[in-house]
Amino acid sequence: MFAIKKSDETIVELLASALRRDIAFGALLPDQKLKIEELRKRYGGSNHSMRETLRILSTEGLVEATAQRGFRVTSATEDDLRDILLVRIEIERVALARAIAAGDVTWEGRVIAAHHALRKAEDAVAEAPDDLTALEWDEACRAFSHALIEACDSPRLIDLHGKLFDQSRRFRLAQLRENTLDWKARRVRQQALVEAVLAKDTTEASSLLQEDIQAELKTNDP
Amino acid sequence: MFAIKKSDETIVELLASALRRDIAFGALLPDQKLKIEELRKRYGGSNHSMRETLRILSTEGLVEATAQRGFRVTSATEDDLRDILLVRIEIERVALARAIAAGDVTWEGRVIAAHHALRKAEDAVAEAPDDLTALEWDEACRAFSHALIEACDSPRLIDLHGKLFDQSRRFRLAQLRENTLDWKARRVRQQALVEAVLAKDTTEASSLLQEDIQAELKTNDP
DNA sequence: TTTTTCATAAATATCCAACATTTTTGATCT
DNA sequence: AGATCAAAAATGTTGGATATTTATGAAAAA
Repeated sequence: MFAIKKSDETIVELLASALRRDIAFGALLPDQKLKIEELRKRYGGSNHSMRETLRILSTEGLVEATAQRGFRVTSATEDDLRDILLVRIEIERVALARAIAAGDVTWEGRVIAAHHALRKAEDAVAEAPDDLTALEWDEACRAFSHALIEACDSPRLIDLHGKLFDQSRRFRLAQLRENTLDWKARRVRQQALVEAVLAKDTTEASSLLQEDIQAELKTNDP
Repeated sequence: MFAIKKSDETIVELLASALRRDIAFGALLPDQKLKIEELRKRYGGSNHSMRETLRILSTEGLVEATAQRGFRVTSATEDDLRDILLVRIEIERVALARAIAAGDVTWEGRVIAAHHALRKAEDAVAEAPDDLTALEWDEACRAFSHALIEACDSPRLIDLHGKLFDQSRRFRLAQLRENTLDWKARRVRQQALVEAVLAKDTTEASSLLQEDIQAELKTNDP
């Protein structure tokens, strides 16, 4: 419409990014009806581009499509989070085990680098949790998590990991806003995880990984 | 256009079914370029409907989309099959373990029923492997596999299972055409699997399940 | 002959405007 | 209050048109 199309990104991809962001931050709420016309007014694009965008987001599990009844933001109950994390744990455990078995020294380097970046990002967000730093923090989490498993030699495991991670983003950012994260514990855990990975201690790494993922659930402690 | 729209299926869904079928049977070959215009001539629908259909199929992993370069049928090398089966094994094992733990007697009933239907379907296809029976056989496999895990109480595991199963369909049907299936072994294995499930013997069931999935790989024995 | 360059053709991505169909809404009647 | 049904809204679909990008193939250069 009026936005300058830089690089080779397609309109639909731009729309998808915008919607993803707004879903992650809760500007578009869970279960909210997504009417094509309204979205067009807000984000631009033609009706088809918008429909296609919504199809893509439904691929990613952020939006749900019902025949003849349009689209809505995927609901986000605690059960949903539990389910996502359950699958994440299984996928990431398998992938991590394979990565440890197959990964070479350059992979180890990428893990260390991602861990380093994550620590910086956690420091930054713990101090000033504005939206931008929050996004950068989440991106660092994603990069670290991705680095851990990227040597697993299974495109589908990697792809799944990414999708599941993105699905849990909303919850993670909410947790950040509510300030229920234990930064100290995270740091210790992640440090131990990296050490276990470098020591090729699969069982230890696996259980630390599970702990780290499970920690995303403890939003309300009694 | 001229096709009668029965029930509440949407055009895009009809197109998607047709394309799914043709991909499964190899009428649309792996890596084949999918040009919108050509597809429209063959299947009908407008350019937008066709694009949306292709987006949906790319959701399901049957088609791949590349920005500015359109769509093509997902490639189907032996590595792809291996990768799909690897993930299937992990997902189904977890789901089956959970189903055994959580399933009640009505679930057991559904497993037995699905197993019974599968046996019939295997008999039928072993005798007369035409396209229709082949599809019915595959559908019975899917129903059986689905029944085994449906009590796992995780919508995402169930959803993933379905997608992965559909992705491996092409390979399964090819295996059927090439007649490299060991019907006897399948029957014994499936029988044992059901018995293990009913006996709530998770480890035994798990390893039989793995075997059964792995068997989809043995296309060319040396 | 091989490679490069460039115009041309093909295909993708997008938009607008309209129409058919389905779902939702709201007013009316019992 | 509950059922009925017409009007309004939203979805799904289409045709045609137009940028923009990618692929193609022929002429020019090395």
